[in-house]
Amino acid sequence: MKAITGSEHASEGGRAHRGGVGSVWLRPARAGRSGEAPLTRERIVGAAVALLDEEGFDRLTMRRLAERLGAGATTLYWHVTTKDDVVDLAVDAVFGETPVPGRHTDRPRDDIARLLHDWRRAVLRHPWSAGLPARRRPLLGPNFLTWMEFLQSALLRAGLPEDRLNAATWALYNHVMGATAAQSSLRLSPEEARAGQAYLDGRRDRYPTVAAHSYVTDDDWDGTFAAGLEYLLDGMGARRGPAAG
Amino acid sequence: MKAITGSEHASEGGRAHRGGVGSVWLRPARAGRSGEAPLTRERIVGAAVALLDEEGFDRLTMRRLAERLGAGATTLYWHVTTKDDVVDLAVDAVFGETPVPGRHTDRPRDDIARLLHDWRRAVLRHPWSAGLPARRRPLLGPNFLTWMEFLQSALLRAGLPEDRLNAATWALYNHVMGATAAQSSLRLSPEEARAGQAYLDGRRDRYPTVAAHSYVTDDDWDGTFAAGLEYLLDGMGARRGPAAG
DNA sequence: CGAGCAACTCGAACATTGGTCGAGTCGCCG
DNA sequence: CGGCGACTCGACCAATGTTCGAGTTGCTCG
Repeated sequence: MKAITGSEHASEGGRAHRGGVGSVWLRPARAGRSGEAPLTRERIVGAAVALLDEEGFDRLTMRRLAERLGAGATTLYWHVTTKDDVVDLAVDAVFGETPVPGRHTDRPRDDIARLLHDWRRAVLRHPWSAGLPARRRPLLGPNFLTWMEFLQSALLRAGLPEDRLNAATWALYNHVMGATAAQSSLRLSPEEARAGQAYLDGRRDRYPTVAAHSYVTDDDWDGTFAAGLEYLLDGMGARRGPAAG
Repeated sequence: MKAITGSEHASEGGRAHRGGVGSVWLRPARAGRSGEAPLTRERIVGAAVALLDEEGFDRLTMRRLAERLGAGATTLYWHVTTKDDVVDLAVDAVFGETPVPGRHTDRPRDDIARLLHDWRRAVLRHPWSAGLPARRRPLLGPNFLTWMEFLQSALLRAGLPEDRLNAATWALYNHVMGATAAQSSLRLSPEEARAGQAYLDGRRDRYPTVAAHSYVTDDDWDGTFAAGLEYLLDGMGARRGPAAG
């Protein structure tokens, strides 16, 4: 439940560099003098999330971020090697907002469903975190890993064969991400929706099924998400109760 | 099977403008003089797809695109109002590469599975088209709609209740998009994979399940995709054969 | 107390981007 | 020939991610 933002790494000396393997998590954070440094990774991430929430992904700018922190833009590069680092950090912070239970119940399917519903809610509070341009690195942040550990162990408890674990994990992950990305990017104004549906109506002969089923106007995102999740869990044969025997 | 790229709209007069509802498909293409104009929407899309394929999404630049067409950068804005237009057009072209059968068989589930496998292959040929930053407009291109029409009618034939059609459509769409986006963005080098797994191994006490199941090193994307698709279709109870009676 | 050094900050600058402005050119139709 | 609509484009703008190198700050050791 509590966001883990820091890291316990030792200092490195010298400016943060882009070299080596790359992912933020594989590199140390800055050491910190004895007193709190005016700028820290924590503060940067916090400001980044706030900025992203308030203004959206493409208004996240190193300069704007720095300004918000009362710092020069260049200063950020001491604590972070790249704008991508900031985004990685921010994404992990969203996972940090997802409540991950400390222990499993004896109804693994419910555990999974609850985890994913809660995660979805967190993502919807930070819509930029879905629909990000594809990232070249695997998620490795502490909050993500905590989340993932719970999900995967619940899947195994639900009876999923081990050799399907990755497939099931990806399917669920993609469902949540895709559904929330669609929901938060496709907020059409009434006119836009009307125009889109009119366009389809004008082509009803070519696309009768599509035109007849409110592809553009439907906005029952909760229902869409829940139904898809049921499909997946049903398809996986996720056990509803404790294992017999 | 054949890509529809053009449009049959009439001219509009004056420069293409950003105003109104916005989606490229709701606006006319340029008229064309009697002889083929040196630059056309078709040629632009073709060049854009080639550029995207060869250099990736963030090397798509209006200037680079224009250069490839032997034109000035500004000229593009006569045929297209925005870079986003180009991307919308390019995405629809990918759908145009997906073979969409002219008619259904009596095994709707197979129809669906084949369509999605074929679409996935097309997307993998154009990896940029998954993992695009979230687009603010619904897909409305002719190739997409053709694809969608087949998918949705197949779903109904498979026995899906009408009020689940959108949910099922989104779930399948998101699965393909998510799976291919993950696959094509997470092409880790051997060292990167090793470093990632080492990182996890070092935290085996905190994340035992994750560390034990090759989250970063697994690369059976075909299997992952196929399994997820089976989950979804099973969960939907998609009919394998013709409707009885 | 003071020298030295690591930790940190930052302004100026660079190349690159998406997009606009307004002045052109081209070729058909009268 | 004249005009007009279709099209092209060079110059320009504000903005971006990132680098360079020169500062400043404050702990640590003599």
